[in-house]
Amino acid sequence: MAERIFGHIPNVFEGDVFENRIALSHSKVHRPTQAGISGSQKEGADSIVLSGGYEDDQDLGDVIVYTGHGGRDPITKKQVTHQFLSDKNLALAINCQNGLPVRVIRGANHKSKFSPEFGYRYEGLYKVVKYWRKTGRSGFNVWLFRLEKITVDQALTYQVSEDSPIYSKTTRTLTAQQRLNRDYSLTLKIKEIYNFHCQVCNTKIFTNAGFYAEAAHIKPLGEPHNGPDTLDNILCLCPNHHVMLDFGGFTIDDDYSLIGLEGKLYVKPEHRINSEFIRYHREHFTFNLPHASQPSS
DNA sequence: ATCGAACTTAGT
DNA sequence: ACTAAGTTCGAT
Repeated sequence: MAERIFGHIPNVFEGDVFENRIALSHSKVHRPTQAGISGSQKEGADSIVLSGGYEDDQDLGDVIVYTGHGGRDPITKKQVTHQFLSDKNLALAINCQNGLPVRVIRGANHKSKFSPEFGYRYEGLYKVVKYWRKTGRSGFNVWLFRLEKITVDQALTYQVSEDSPIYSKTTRTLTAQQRLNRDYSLTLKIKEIYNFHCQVCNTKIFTNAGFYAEAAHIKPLGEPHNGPDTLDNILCLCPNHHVMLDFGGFTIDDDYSLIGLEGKLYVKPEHRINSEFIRYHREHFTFNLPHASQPSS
């Protein structure tokens, strides 16, 4: 099975039109030949198609309210049972909780002023900002997903700093896409190692899309820190302790004792942390080393 | 490996 | 409008 690609497909640009679903599939922009959502509940959704047929859809251009799949009679196409937050719907929820972009394609059968005259047109990247359940026009439950277009400026942040202006747009798109996929696989890996438990407080957060945790870089990515995007620089944290780490609310000693918090960072044997990175954090993100950063209680 | 679901498509 | 053929993916 081919690897799922998040973000732009190299050599495919916004506005590109494909004759039919087979051509769209072969382009890798949206691989399924019929299904509206491409994705898995484990990895998330990489692309969706708007092609009419779901009566609760709303298309405002840069904002789309997209209906999840399921519950339709295969013959009449009418909603005949409830939809559930599972399968492809769960995939879109995963995008929302992890900030993954989804490619959007509008088909000619999708009746809105934004749909193409014919064929299927690639409309660029959107983020899933919210999802919820409601009683649809049919009277059955449907899941809805609010999508907001990722602007060009935002998309540029996917690109790596070593990218030079002399690189072609295609090269930069490729680099950005590869980076996105690599980042995401590391994110999945660190959460898998700790089974979504925070390494500081052991909290495991439960949501309607399963468990939630954050991958936190010890030495930050990007200029001027340029920490590496590797497992030995990443922790699995709850949102609170992620924020505290990023803003120096606590730091970590060489023996993993916490400074500024009680206790010790839990580190699994198979997870090697580079002590250079926690030293960097101690030296750059606390206001008074080594033990004066405790908040008063 | 197999199977079912899917915002298809062409043909009648 | 209806139907059957057909493809691909994702889960079992």
